[in-house]
Amino acid sequence: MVSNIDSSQLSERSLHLFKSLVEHFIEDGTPVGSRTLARDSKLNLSPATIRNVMADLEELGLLNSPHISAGRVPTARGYRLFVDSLLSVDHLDSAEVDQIARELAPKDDVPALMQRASSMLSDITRLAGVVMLPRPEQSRLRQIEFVALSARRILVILVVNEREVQNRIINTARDFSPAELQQVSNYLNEIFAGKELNYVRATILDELEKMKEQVNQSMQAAIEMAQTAFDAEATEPDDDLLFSGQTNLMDVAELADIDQLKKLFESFNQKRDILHLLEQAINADGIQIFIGEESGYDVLDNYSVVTAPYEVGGQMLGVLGVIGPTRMHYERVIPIVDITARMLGCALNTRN
Amino acid sequence: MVSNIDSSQLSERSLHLFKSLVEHFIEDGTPVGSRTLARDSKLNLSPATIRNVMADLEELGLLNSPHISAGRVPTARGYRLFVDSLLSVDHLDSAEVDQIARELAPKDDVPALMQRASSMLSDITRLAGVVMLPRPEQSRLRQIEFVALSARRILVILVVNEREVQNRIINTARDFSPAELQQVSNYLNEIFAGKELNYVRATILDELEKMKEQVNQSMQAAIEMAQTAFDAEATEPDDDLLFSGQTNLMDVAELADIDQLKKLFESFNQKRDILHLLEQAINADGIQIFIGEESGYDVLDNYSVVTAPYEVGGQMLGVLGVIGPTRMHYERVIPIVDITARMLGCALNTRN
DNA sequence: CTTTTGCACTCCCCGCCACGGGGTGCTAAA
DNA sequence: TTTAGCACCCCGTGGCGGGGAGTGCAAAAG
Repeated sequence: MVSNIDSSQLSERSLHLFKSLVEHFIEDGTPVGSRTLARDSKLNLSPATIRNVMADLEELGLLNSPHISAGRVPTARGYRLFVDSLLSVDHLDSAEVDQIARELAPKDDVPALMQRASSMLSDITRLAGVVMLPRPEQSRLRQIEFVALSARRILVILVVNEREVQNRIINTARDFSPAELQQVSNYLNEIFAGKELNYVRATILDELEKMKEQVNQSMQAAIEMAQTAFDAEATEPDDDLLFSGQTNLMDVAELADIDQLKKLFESFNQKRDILHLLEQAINADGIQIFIGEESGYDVLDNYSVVTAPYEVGGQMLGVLGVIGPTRMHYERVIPIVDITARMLGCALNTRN
Repeated sequence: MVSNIDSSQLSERSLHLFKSLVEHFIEDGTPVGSRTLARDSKLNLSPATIRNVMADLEELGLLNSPHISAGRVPTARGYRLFVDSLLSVDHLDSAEVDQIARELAPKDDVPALMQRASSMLSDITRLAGVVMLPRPEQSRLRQIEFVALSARRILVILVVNEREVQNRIINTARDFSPAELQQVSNYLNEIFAGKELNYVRATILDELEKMKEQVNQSMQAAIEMAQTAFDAEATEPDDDLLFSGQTNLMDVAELADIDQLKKLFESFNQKRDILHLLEQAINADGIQIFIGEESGYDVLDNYSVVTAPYEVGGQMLGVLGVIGPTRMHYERVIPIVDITARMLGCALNTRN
């Protein structure tokens, strides 16, 4: 990739003009020409001068013109420079902050909280919101319980991370009495409570081998059962992304080409690409922005993604963000995503 | 509403022409004129004759022309006549039936099965699929269990209808020991197991009053706790509709007006309207079709909904269906929806 | 050397018009 | 009752022309 432009490589004046051009374009969505720029930017320059500057900026790959004689439009690289060096971030008024805080009050279970975070992001930005659920690697098993549905069908309940509950139903090879189940769950809780799920999964195989002879029948059954339960879990790590507000993208005028939008929506459904993208952002400290083609996924060619990881106790749990047209109001979106991530972290932290 | 047209009110010939017109339009999506109809329908008639017939049909409200001199297009009423009296339903080849059967194999829990049903409907029809989850009124409580998360936070597990599990976390006013919880759940199971959820909900209030003095402290606590649990449930009857394949609707050409599509997608998100519509269909015996404006919801103006209730043991559980443009291939969609509903019923029936 | 002015040029967009195609309704003839 | 003929309609397309917004370049001005 060609190296990005550093703001120090450009004159004060060029930067100023570039900045107003981008701002103007974000507002209007129409290519902006030298005349309008001459009018709008407070510098008293003639259109001709501005034309020269714009020619330079185009040379550098920050702008281009859709047609030889239309105005200029920022390139992805241009936006990059803009958000990295030129952007002055809004600060949210306290009403908005309050709203976010209210929405993220830790009143119910984790998935619902996440869902609210996502729809709040989309409501407030009028773009699409996305939240990546806490990675299973960071999950600790808190408790495991078994409930007999019938003799050979057993409901396994995993309580993870204090607030999260997972169920699966397994069929066992032989009958278990309720007392036996109780015993098994006691045993498993004793060994595994507080451990990471991954560790648990990994350990179970070993345990199974090691203990095969030395423990009694029923403990062995416990291990086998746990194994089945966790196997079932591994095959179903599916809904770890929550989207909302996709329809907001439908009235972003310049993306009226329904085909591209369709591809985007489909990739929301697949989740794969977006998930990969968000994974790249989990270790960034704070806001990370993917602009247009930068992301490497061509469904996102005319879109930008603004992300921030959320954490509790210094531990990165996941990522959330907003997806919208490259031409979005970064100065507003960035602080919103930022503060949402922080507050989500807080909400996850307060466990009563 | 004006009474619908009965096929006996029209001559054989008119019906034949009308039928080919509708078929032609479903194929092409362009208004069809007398010439093409003269060519395509095997009757050896001149365009002029056909024009007369078409004028009659227009009079009856079965056709109309988008502009004074374009071809004719079926109205909602026209489609109604078409599907009610004229349509010859395809029968699916066995490969397709097999595919449906395979997808609906009862391998995991109810929500996942429903999800598969929905996406299968959309995949196979290339339209949007929707499945309404079993109505809570028809749900029977099978088992209720409590798991202590901490002294005052309790996980309530409701097992409903053999395969379905619901969790909620409640905060209690005082501490409960595990033994106490066990006792409580035993008590509740004894009273309520096998009863309808609605009945349970309704009874709990009464019980609470009646028993207030005569039973001991802990039983009273049981009732209180159950009440909290069911209250929490009542407030969250939210995701009882599963959509899929919405994006399929994005390449139905004539619905390219993104605005209408946006409204439709939004009503998928609200769920309210679609839910009401499906509720109307739950007591139909078999396929029910809502065509265009018939539905009464104007987001659905250019769409049709083909639904079928699914049942197990004569008991209607819910509804599933397909949403697409009025101009859809009913002859294919109808049998697909039909058989899917039947097989879903079977799948729900086989409980091991 | 930088900025501005002036000028020729380019391209898009819009309105206009003409026209061909696929329709229609009506009337008169078969 | 069906058909042929005719006048008419209206949409979509394509060509044309002018206006607008913008460009680049060269030469003049600061």
